[in-house]
Amino acid sequence: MSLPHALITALVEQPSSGSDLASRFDRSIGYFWHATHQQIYRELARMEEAGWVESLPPESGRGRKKVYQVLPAGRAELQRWVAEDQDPQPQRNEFMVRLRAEAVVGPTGLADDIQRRLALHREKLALYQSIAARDFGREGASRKAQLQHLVLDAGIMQETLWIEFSEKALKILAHSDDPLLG
Amino acid sequence: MSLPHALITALVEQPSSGSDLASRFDRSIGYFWHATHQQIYRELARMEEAGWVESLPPESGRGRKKVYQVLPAGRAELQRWVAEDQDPQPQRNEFMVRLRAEAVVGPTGLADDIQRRLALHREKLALYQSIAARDFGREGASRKAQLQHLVLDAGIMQETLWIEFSEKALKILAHSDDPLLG
DNA sequence: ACAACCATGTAAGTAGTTACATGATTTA
DNA sequence: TAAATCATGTAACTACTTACATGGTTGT
Repeated sequence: MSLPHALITALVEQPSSGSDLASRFDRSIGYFWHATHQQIYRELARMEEAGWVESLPPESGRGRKKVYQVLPAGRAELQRWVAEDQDPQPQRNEFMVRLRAEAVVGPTGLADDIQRRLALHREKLALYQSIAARDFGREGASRKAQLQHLVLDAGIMQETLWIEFSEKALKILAHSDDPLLG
Repeated sequence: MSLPHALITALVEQPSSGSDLASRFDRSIGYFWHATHQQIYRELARMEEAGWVESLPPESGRGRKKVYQVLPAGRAELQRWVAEDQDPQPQRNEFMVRLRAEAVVGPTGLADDIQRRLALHREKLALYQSIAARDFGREGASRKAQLQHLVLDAGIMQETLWIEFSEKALKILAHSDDPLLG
């Protein structure tokens, strides 16, 4: 289970409140592990209960924000989890289910939606590339920076894949749905 | 939500029992939408309740297998769902969370586990490629066959991506964890 | 002071996972 | 006929989603 460990990681990098985490999640880690604010608040409460994190008393935050920081037990748990072997998890991809369904009950007007999705993937790719250029442009980075760059790179590779895949799909649809062609 | 639609798709292709579906899911559609047998039985019961599928009376199956087939309402629902626009869903990838965690609490001995995962990805790629060669070798296939091939192709592209990514990760770890180098 | 927004949270429901149960069929 | 396996299921739990609530802060 990844959410608590993703949160501890974010908190080790920078003690934060729930809402801070929610907005940081929509960048960085959130590219590979999305979470809503409700999940985040609940998980923070659980982890505080478990003694993995503590919230600084609100008076030190001088407002209503509750800033959490990682306790030794939380860091130890993160280290334990990181050292565990994991198998690659089965991927879930709703669009593949839809493609297979379309193959048996189609044709519907799939191409338009693929075009729309293609534009979204191109946007996301451009975003990732601009982040890479901004944050990881230089040479001789630290081990930590290299690994963080690697994760971003996975995002770039994924988006590139879906762009390539969408184009392949459009080509097939253009040919097979055109009454003049095969 | 994809599971019921994945099941209807499989049942349109071939009326089946729950256990048949479970084993077919571990091939084909299951590459992109995994489900346990418990989920499948529950979902079949729900869909029968909803009038989307019906089970042939067990005497016609002459055993304990309950064979389900799709009713018009089920096919209509599948067509409705297929025609809907979907945004690309946020990807969840536990390994990326782990990499980012390792960046802040590492180094641990990540490389061994990546090697192990790499071997699994190579196996899966070989499997997909053999299926592609067996089922989709010929030219001039139907629209349906082309789309089914496309889905398999997505699997091949994904596995290829993770192989490439794993190799990239190993290269970084080999350099940054070697005390003689950077 | 009133409206808009921000940060935190509760509640209810759905999807997915893990562990176990039961009877029927095949195999040793 | 006993053991192993198969097909179908139940139960309990965890993760995630969606809708709503509350009180504090900021802007006008």
